[in-house]
Amino acid sequence: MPKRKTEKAKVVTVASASKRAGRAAGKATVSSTDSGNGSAGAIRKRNVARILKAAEAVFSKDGFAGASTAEIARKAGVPKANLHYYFRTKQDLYSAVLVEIVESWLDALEEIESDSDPAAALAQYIAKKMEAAKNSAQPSRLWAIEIIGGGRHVQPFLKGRLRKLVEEKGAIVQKWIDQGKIEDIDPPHLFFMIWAMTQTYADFGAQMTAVLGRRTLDDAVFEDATQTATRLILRGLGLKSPL
Amino acid sequence: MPKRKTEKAKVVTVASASKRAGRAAGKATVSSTDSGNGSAGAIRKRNVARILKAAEAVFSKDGFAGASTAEIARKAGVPKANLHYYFRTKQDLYSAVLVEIVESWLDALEEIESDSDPAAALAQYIAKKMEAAKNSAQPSRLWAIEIIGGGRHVQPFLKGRLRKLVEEKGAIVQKWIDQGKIEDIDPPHLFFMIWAMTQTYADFGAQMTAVLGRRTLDDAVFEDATQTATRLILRGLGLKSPL
DNA sequence: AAAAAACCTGACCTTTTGGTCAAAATATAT
DNA sequence: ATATATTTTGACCAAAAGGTCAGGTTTTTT
Repeated sequence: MPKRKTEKAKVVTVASASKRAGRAAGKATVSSTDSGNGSAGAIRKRNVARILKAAEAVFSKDGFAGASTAEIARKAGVPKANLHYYFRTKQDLYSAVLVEIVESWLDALEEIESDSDPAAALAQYIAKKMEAAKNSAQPSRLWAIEIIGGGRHVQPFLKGRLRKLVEEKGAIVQKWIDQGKIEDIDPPHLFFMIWAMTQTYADFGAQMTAVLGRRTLDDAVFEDATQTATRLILRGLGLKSPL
Repeated sequence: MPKRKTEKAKVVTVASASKRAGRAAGKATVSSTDSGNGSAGAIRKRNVARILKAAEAVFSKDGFAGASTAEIARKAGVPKANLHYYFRTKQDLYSAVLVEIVESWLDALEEIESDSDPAAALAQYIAKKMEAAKNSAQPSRLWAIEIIGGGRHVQPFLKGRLRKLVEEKGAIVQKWIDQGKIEDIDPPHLFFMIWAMTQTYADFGAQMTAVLGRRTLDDAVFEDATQTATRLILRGLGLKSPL
């Protein structure tokens, strides 16, 4: 690994990376339609997708340091050199994976929008997040590893879009409080708690299966989890649990 | 690294490792008092402690794969070869660190014992766990990384002592439910939620500081967190929050 | 059909890393 | 004091890892 003089890795953030892949820089946008399939850039799109998918899996296992480009390449079914053709460095690949996760991240929070009924909105949000924990356990774990490690690669996102979103949604919660619709609570902490209660079922699944004596966390467990979380939050806010 | 043929690491569990350090096996227990200081074995004890402390810090940063024995040795202030004198392999050292964490782990759960008042007991437990998240953030993060990675090294602990403990304490919670003292809830999930709500302040601290626009999570934040968690749980169970 | 662009890949290089070793230094027991 | 056990450490090794590169193949464009 030639370009690694000091310990300090140059920390490529999600903002700065993610373009400029391939020997030639980011392949000017496809002319005309660009429907995702078709002719130009099709090979690239397909291979990039395969590599990203493999990378997500491998990074999820042991984080950035634990993953090897060789293993990712093997899993993606391409020679290592080909992987490095699309993603110059391991860092670039890692950032690209995080970008994908981050994007899908925001949809969920966006959901709680509006001045709809607090109980319904919160229940909906919890259900969505729990669903994500079940169906996107791997990205969730990768995200967790990144944050536990300090979240260096996603710092701009955290301090930017996410923070702003939390402020927005927090304002809505505060309005509910002011209107006497829910009990008093610190809005950001409410979000932290909901995130924790849902993501724990992805991140700490291994601990739960062991404790519960199950081989996997099946749908029934997730239903119990959703119900438990919903009850605690809604009742905790002085609302009636819809059940 | 000579002894690494296949990818499959031999997974030394906490049960199997942790003794047999040093060139000569586990140094027969010190005769007489063994007060921790004194003459015989003093050097060993001191150095082992230093190395373990350094190892905990380094492993916490990037998990097993991300840590290097060289860095741990540097941080501990001993030559790398000396580290390998006390801990034959990186795995041994990792397991030893986990053992230490695991031991301190159980105390907290042990706390919720008894047929005392549910509200008081739970509030106490949450406070204790949150305190641990604040004061033992590093071990908490290391534990999280281990579990996210599948918890291979602590499998016996999870399926053994922890599972049994959860069963015991779960029975107490169930009794509370049966006696009509608290609302109906799935006991294991209640524990999962409490663990999640408290540990998230250690594991996801980086995300919170960014979102909150703070530089660190200070005492005030932890007070808010404790209050929020306590309220949600107690009210969620139909209890009066003690505030 | 020819030129240009994009893609593919085996071989290779350098740094890092976990681990070993043998000889020296220090501590402990007799 | 002498012998024995423990501790210390610089030098060294082989495997693995990230990354490069030149030359070949395929695809796209003109």
